[in-house]
Formats: sequence, structure tokens, C-alpha cells
Amino acid sequence: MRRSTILEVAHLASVSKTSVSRYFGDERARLSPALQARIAQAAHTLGYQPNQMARGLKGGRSKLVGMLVADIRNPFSVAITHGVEQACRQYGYSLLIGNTDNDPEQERQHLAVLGAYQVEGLVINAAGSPERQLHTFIHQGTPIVLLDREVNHVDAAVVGLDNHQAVDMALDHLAEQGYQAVLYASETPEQSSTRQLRLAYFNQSAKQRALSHSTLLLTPSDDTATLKALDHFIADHKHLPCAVLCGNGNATLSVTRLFQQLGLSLGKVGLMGIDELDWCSLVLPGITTLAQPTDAIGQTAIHCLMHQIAPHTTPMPTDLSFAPTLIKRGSTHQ
Amino acid sequence: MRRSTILEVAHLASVSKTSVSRYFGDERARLSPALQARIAQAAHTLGYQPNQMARGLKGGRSKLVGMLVADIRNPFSVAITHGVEQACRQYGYSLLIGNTDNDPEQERQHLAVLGAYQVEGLVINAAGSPERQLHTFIHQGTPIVLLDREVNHVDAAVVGLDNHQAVDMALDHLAEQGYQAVLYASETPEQSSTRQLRLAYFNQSAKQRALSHSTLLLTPSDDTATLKALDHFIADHKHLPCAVLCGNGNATLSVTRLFQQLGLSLGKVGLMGIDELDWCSLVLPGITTLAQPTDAIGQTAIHCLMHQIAPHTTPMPTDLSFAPTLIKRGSTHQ
DNA sequence: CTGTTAGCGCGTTCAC
DNA sequence: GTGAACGCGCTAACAG
Repeated sequence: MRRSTILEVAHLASVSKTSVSRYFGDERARLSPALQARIAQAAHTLGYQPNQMARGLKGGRSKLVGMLVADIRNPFSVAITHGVEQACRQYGYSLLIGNTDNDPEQERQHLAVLGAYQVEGLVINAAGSPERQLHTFIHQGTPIVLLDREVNHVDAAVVGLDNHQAVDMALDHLAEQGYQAVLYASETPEQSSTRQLRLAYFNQSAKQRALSHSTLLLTPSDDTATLKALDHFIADHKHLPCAVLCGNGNATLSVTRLFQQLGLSLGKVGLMGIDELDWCSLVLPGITTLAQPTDAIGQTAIHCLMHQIAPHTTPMPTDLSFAPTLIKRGSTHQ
Repeated sequence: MRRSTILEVAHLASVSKTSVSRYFGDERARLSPALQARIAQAAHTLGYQPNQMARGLKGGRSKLVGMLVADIRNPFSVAITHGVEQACRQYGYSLLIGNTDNDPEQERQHLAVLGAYQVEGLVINAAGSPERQLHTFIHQGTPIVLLDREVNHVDAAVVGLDNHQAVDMALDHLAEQGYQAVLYASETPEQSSTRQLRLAYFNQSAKQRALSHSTLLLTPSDDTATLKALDHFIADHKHLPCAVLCGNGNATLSVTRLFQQLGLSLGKVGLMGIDELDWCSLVLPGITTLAQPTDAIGQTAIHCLMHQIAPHTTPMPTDLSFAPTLIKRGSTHQ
């Protein structure tokens, strides 16, 4: 059995298809109550539902938002996606989602596809630097919002954490807890503006504070090298209380493993991470984190997008840069 | 600047729209090299891209797969989504995703929307029992694959873990490690056929084994009650080595918290969970789990769907029920 | 091999 | 209030 069309409903209700169209559009008010009832009845018995494809063809309104995620398995990305999806539905939009697994090539392909579906807006957590393609979208009038990561030469709103504030809050807390040497652990920052930003600002802020500090790049392949690097850092600051600050959730995971491998006691050597994770309270005595307001970030990205899609209907969010929340636990208590 | 149409390309290349259509369809071979070159050139300078909406309108092929997830923030769901998305792209389909937050009402809405977009197939991790709507889809010829959870009275392939095998593997392992009383901890099973199945089969299998056993329903609201229940179970079997088997990842998380609150030592009281999680190796001495092959499950769901969409092109996967992998850790070592 | 014609399902002028 | 006619961008017959 085929899906019924507007014409069939019109016939069954003995009205013109225009009336049916109006009923399902925003002009229901212009129909007489009698007609409305007949149409409602007919539509119901036929299980009719407007074809969004055909609708989009005519008006150019696909009611679709495209979203690209660099790593869909990352809990942080997931949490943000939750907020995005929620807000989309609230605006009556649907989410066409693409995971790029941090691969620029997949990102290219996905963007092409999203274009083919005439998405009305794009939310992008970039993996590479798809400037060209993004410019094409912008040129066509398709609004774009960047999530967490910037893209070179693309002038679009970026929604995410206030990275400077986050690093400062972390260093403040560590200082307060008496740690005097801090190692910043980060995944390789190549692809991510955020990783770069946090790393650079850590160095800057630590220097200003006259804090003994260093950085550690986590290479997935070479465990022993990073292990040694961490060990050295501790040894080099034998006389000072040391702490490690992790740039994101993955880094926290890796470093926690390193701590266990080296037999470091959490707290004696401080440990703190940006991004809150389910298990941070479980690894005793608990790992101190800076939690991001992920739902708010995701929702704001969509608000921001909708403001550009329908400027008159939707207000522009005032703030696109969010403050983290400090969650104190035992890992930063000597 | 508007998105250019097939007609504009045709004009610029001085050919008919049909030829352009053929070029971008599967009939490129039927065009002379000269034409191909002219079209390629024109399309490139115009940045042309076929409009998938219009395409779908004509042929009824939206190239869209709809996916409904009960809880998008659940790591298990996320892992499966990863596999689904990957396989979709491989088949040239895109993913319209909807999160229902375990709310039947949201599920209803999402299904309606997915219908409006003429999805060619549906992958559903059900929250409620949307029989009616699913039957509508089936009736229209839209194939459906169920993920992890069955839906009453809906005759569709279910892809997921072999729950019986999983429970047996768990009980085998626990017995092997010398545990003689087992408590099964599960989230409230109302909405999920899988939770029901595992719970029921646990009781059955434990009884057959003449194993001292009981069950514990985790109620998110009432922490103290569950705490007490766990405490009682241990006390009631003071003379026997006890273990807790957790029905899924969330249960493992909750129970691990309970263990810490009661000061239970992992291993002395055994702990084991279905679903592998990032942190299971971090909570010392590590939590033993049964890992699901999530990517394979997600991919198989799509293979299964594609087999129904295009029976001649795609083979039917032979197995829809997957065996877990036992990951032994310290929590099941006395 | 290539162009012509006719819809796909719907929204939108326009008249009535 | 209501209905007839046209076109959105594209593909599928059908010619040539």
C-alpha cells in the first residue's frame, strides 16, 4: 500500500487539494469549520501525512539541519549532540547527522551529501579545515555554526567552552590546593583549534603565574614514551607538589591509566581534567573536573542557527562562550 | 546566490537536462566522452549538485535511513550508532537520527517526522511500544530493523546480543571463580524487552544451576532502598562467596557506586557487568565485563535493512544474534 | 547516443 | 472561503 497523497485526501473529503494544503500549512484558520472537520476525518482515515520532500521542493524549506561530529563516540560530543537534537525538535527541525571519525575526507563527503539534502543550517564540529565547502554553503545563504572548534578563515559563530576561563579556573584550583608544578596533558592538537587554544593559553597563564610547568602530548601509539615523560616530570620536580591537568576527557582517561601504571597516588600527585565523565567519581578518591554545560552548548548552537534562519522569529543568544563548573574531588587533595 | 539547478548546467553545457541527469545518475556510460566533458566542466564552474529532495520526489528514493535511539547518551547506544552510521554511508544512505529519551511520546513524534521524510528504512531502538506506527510503515513497504529491543506484535528482524548466551557466560564465569550466590541487578525492565529477557533468563538459569540467587531492581529515585537490598543480600549469604551481575552499563555504574558506599571490596564480593565501558579497567582491580560487538551490531542492522530495500543487491546477514566477549578483570577474583 | 515530454506531491498565485 | 492552474528540480518513458 502506497503512502496516500494530498490529492487522495482531497477527493475523500470532497474538497480541492488547496484546501488540504492550507489545512496542513499555516492557514488552517482560513478554512470553514465544516471543511476542517471533513479534511481532518479524511486525513485520519487515510493516515495521510504531508510529504516533506515535496514540500521542501516547492518552498526551499527542507526543515533539515545538518550536523557533523568529529567523533561520535566521544562522550562530550554525544552530550552536545543530545542538546542539539533536543533543540532542533523544539523548532520543528530534524537532524541529519554525520560522523567524520576525525577524517577530513569523510568530512568532505558528508558535507556534499548534506548539501544535496538542502539542509537549512549546519552545525559543525570540524575534523579538518573544510573552508572551501563551508564557503560554498555560506555563499548560498546556508547559515553555519561551529561547535567547540573553529575553522580557519570561516567567519561563523563558534559555540563552546570559554577556554581561557577554564584553564584559569583549573590553575586557580590547583594553586589553591597547593600544587606548585603542573603538567598539561593534551591529545595532539593538530586538528583541533580548541586543543591548540587550551595548550597555548596554559603555557601563557602558567608563565604569568611563575608556575613550574610543562606539556605532554599524548600519542595513542607510543605508550611507553608518554609514560616516561610523565615519570620524568615528577622526578624533575621531586621537591614540589606536582599535578597533571588534562585537556579533555580522552586525555583524562589516558593519564588516569598512566597514573595507575606508574603507581602514582591520586592526590599526592594531583590530577584534574577538563570535561566531566561518568566514572570520575568512581576512580577513588575521585577525579576533579571542570564540567562543561553540554546541553546548553548544544541548544545554544541551534538557537544561534535558528536566529540566522529566521532572524525575526528567534533572538540571538547573548553568550556563545560558556563557563565550566568546577567539581572538586579527591584527586586534587594532597 | 542560489544553488544552481540541472537546467542551468544543461544550458551552460548546451545539452538537454536529461543528459545532465544521466551524467549524475547511473547512466554516465551512455554519454559520449565529449558530452561528459562539457557537462563536467559546466557542473564544476556552477558548483552544481543534484537536489536529493527533487530526486526523491520523482523516484521515491530518498536515500535516507531513519534511526530512533532510546537514549543517545548511553555509551552502548552511541557505539551502535557509530556502526549504523558507518554502514549507511557505505551504502550511500544518510542518517536521519532521533533521540527519544525513553519517552514514548517523543518516539511517536519522531516516527511521524521520519515518515514525512520518506525514509527508505528504519532502525529502531524502541522506547515504548509504537506498534501502530510501525505497522503503518511496514504496510507501506518501509522495512524496519529493531535494535537490541523487540516490540510487541511487530514482526521485524531484531539485531543484538544473544542474551541467553550472555547470561550463561556470566554465570559460568562466576561459578568458575567460585562465587556461589549471585544477585542480578537491573534497571526497571518495563520498557525494554532485553532487560526483561535477561532478568527472566537469569532466574531460570540460576535455578537450573541450583545457585543461590536473587534480583535487585535499580530505582533511580530511591538510593537507600537499593543500598539496603544489596546489603541484605550479602548478609543473607554470609557463609557463601557472593557476586553481583549487572544487566547493562547503567546498572554497572550504579552498582559500582553502591559497592563504594557500602565499602565492599571488589573481588571479595564479585562484580560483573554486561556491556564494556571505558572505565571498567580503571576502577581497581578492574571490573569484569561481557563486551558487546557494538560496531558489528550496528552494521549488521543496516546490512539487514539494505537486504530488504534491495534484496537482489545485498545479501541477508546470516546471524543477527551476537556473542559477547568476556573480559576478565579483578572484580571477579576473590 | 541524445533530446522531448510528462509527471512525482506539493505550495502558491490567481481568479471565483 | 474556495478551487484551478502552474512550477519547484528532477527522472522516466518515449522518440529520434
